[in-house]
Amino acid sequence: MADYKLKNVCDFDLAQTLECGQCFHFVKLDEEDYVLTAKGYVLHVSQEADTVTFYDTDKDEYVNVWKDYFDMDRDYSAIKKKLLEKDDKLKDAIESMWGVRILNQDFFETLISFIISQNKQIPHIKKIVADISAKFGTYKGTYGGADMYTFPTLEQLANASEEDFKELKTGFRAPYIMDAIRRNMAGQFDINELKSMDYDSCIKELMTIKGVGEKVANCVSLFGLGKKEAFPVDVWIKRIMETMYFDGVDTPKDKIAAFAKEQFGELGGFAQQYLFYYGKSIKMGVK
DNA sequence: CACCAGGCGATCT
DNA sequence: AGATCGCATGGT
Repeated sequence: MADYKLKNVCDFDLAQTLECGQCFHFVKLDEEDYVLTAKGYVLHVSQEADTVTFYDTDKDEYVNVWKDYFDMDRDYSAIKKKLLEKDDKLKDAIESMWGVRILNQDFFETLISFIISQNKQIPHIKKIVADISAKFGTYKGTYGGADMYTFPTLEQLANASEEDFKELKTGFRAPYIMDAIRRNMAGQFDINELKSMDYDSCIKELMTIKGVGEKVANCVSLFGLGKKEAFPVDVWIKRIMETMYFDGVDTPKDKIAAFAKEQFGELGGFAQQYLFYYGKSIKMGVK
């Protein structure tokens, strides 16, 4: 199959978009050159200036899968402009992380991945997601020495047990993962229904899953259900927001979330991701 | 050795 | 409501 080249791309940087912490299932082959899996597909993709190359990809696959995944139809210039008009404190974060787009990821993979993420560092999360995929998912090829497997479907996890996940080093999260799998298998979560639900109801619904609290529910809503007003408050965002908006004073997470809602409104998710990636890159607020 | 990691649930007051 | 702890595992 031929390669598909997307030209004149703006407000998009492949490395920033993948490395900003919103997704875990990819391997870096070289600078601006990655292989990733999502939605049951594998993709080798690279970028040079404003041209993005989707290897062995036809136009239909780009249009039907990757265009939405990379959120290419959204006007990020307008988003940045609105955010900066409202709050010029975001200037450094937006200028530094100008090429981040919020990926539209698969709900189930996002749910399991962020349940795993609690009290873990990103490299560990990536390893566990890759290991779960290697054990239960579908082999899609080897790229630069990395065997790539899709994240398992519910069907592929039909016989998975808590023991399996403990062997995969998920520790105390294993029962949480099982609860999420069982409840999805029981058909308790209709993705279209969750997507059409208002933000507050959606968070509340997700939090009925064991191991899903405010933070994980917000990540799943933002990255897996398209709710761009979600503003996940983790240890980094807490430090960053305290430094930028609370005079460095220790502030409860719910107060930070309430402030963010007031300040960024429906653009909360975009502000959060620029701030998270930028603040983390300069270790803002770390003693 | 201690302490922390894209937190959460249980158990206090 | 709000604060504190334990939790598996791996890294500094």
